[in-house]
Amino acid sequence: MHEVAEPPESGILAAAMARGDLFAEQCPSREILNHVTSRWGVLLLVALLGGTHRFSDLRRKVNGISEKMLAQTLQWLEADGFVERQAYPVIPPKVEYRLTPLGEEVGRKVEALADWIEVNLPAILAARAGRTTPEE
Amino acid sequence: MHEVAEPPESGILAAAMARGDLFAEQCPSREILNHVTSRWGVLLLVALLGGTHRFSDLRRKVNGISEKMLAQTLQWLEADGFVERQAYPVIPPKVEYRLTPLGEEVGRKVEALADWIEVNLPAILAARAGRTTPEE
DNA sequence: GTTGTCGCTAACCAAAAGTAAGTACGCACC
DNA sequence: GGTGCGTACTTACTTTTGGTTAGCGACAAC
Repeated sequence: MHEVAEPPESGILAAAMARGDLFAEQCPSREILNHVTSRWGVLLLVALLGGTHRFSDLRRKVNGISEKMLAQTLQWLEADGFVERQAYPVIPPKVEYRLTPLGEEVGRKVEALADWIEVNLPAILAARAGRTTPEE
Repeated sequence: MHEVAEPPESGILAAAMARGDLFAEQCPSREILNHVTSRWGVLLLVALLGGTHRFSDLRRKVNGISEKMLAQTLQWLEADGFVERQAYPVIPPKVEYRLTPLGEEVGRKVEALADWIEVNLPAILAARAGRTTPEE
């Protein structure tokens, strides 16, 4: 497997390697979480659960995303091993994105959360309406 | 209530009331999602699954959060009906935060995602290492 | 008095996201 | 043969947001 430097004085990093700890400030799991739960990351993962999509398909499906953020978020997810990119060297460019097995797993977790919010929106809006709303 | 027609462009708000649609740009569910999946929102929800906490308890538990972001994120979650705030008029101020039933539900969804990431961190880091930085 | 605790807030600043344009290439049209 | 379109981006620039730091008010301990 892979060797990782282990500080002798503590096992924090080693523990982080064995299993992430989101409450630890240094743990790389925080970065992964930020990618996955980023504004567009969630929506892209859910969209890609529906199967392979082209760049412009995703752009149309995920309403309101800019091309810049679409490209960037896809690159994050690709780097984390959640998304696979396949480019065809044709002349109107064609690139396909699909979830890896790992990506499908997070995708389902994220979808569960997204679904819950969609279903419970009325209850949430009701709770909101019932109090003073300090919004930002 | 009344049934909504299939074309998304005609009944966006009505559909959002019946059940949120995260792919719709205007849908308020997006805002909720952003609060819940915000950098600190996730960690606070998971932390509060462990029971009632005081402000400073949360500050200590969620490593790295600033007081401003702690207060702000708690206000978001409170406004969305996920967190309940109870202030005691004593003189070293004392404020307790706990999850509402609604908050406990999202909390569990979020926890499932967080757990998955913590458990699968090694696999993710391996996938990352495999494409970005080759090892020695 | 001076310091420390606690839950916040206002002022300020850096990072993220949005906007708009540019790039490369071929194709259809006029 | 120039104009414009469509694709998948990138780059430069602006705006929005997130985040850090400092401080407040009231009291308790030193």
